[in-house]
Amino acid sequence: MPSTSPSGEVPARTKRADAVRNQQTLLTAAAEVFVTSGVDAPIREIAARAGVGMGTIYRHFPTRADLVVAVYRHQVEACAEAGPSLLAAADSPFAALRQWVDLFVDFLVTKHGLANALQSDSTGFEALHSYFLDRLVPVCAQLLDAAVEADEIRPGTAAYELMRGIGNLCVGRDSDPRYDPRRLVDLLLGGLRRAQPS
Amino acid sequence: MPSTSPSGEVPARTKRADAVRNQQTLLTAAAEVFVTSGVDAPIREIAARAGVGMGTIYRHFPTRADLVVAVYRHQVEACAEAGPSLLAAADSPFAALRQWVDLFVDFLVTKHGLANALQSDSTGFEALHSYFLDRLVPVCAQLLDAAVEADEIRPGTAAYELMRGIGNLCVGRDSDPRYDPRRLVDLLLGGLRRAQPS
DNA sequence: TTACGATACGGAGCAGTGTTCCGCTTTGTC
DNA sequence: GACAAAGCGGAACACTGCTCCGTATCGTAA
Repeated sequence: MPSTSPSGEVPARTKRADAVRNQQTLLTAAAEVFVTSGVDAPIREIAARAGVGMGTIYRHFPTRADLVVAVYRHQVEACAEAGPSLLAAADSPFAALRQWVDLFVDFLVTKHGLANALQSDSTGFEALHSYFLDRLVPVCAQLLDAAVEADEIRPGTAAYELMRGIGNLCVGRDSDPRYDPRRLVDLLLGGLRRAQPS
Repeated sequence: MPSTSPSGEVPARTKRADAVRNQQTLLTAAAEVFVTSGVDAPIREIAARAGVGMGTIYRHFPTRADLVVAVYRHQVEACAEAGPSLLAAADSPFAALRQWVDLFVDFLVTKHGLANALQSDSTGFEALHSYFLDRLVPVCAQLLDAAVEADEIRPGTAAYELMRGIGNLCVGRDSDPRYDPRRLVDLLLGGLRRAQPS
């Protein structure tokens, strides 16, 4: 029986373990599906990927917007945490930056989908956007600084500017095989590199 | 038999009268439905409103984008032509302006839907947008000038600025009953009026 | 005016998707 | 171990986009 708090307020029931697990599974599954099929991917596809029933999705995320927002937060967090660990694990700071940007581009699919999913709630969107900036700009800056420090790239590029540039490259990626944002992002990153000594 | 042109090029078959009629009917019906149900309205609804079968819509406008673009052009033209005639028919230039803006707001539904319908073709969108500006800014300017001339409104408001302001008021009108753009547009128009002599 | 082929029309039917609902399973607690 | 509550899965329903083809209509040439 759930313990009643002394103040008499409604007891916060502990969530069942399987529910928590499923929620996590769904978040990562949805993120993957968003990348391959866009944020408008059929619910069935996400459910299948996560290995759960559709009812489960609707219980955790009643509307598509709920799901997209949850994935968004999840991704921001994952991206933020990935920065330092990539830096520690990769061969070089620039390699870490490259890998991080790859994650970031995946994440942008969700971010851009968010605008559509939240059409009728622009204030909520603003809040999520500034959360995104506060959390990720410092991480990106750290990666850039490290690469500069290691003399792999030229100094003088701000994290915000780079992220915004990448973000802009990734708009309008709607099933047009002639436009592959990732190629251009790679070019952009190449442009950062310090000119090789001849 | 269709006459063959002297140059031997493929003869331009004269379109059947009912086909032409249906195309016109469809354009006006679609415009009306777009206003009430948005540009994502079911094809069935548009077909029903126009009193034609769905096959007819798909023959004239194979994709939704085709239909939206056609309605868009049709609306720009109608809006442009409505300016002078409203000015001639209305009680006063300001009344004409008000009626014209009402048409314009209807039209904006299509215009904003266009951005979604043409996601993968931003150059095509640019072209349609400048066509829109070239055609309508002068009409709006004429209405404004006339109202200034009649001493109904204060001078100093540019047509482009007014139109853009109205356009911005009309974004995000997605089934949120708390936000009615038309109310705000009316307020804006009220703001133009010359202060009544006390 | 009539007859005939080309053109256009209507809408039934198929396929895919969102959403609900309820019988069954798992979990936590006593 | 037993029981109630919480959670799960997926069949079933509703709605939509889109195709296809039998039928109706139009324009033309005799």
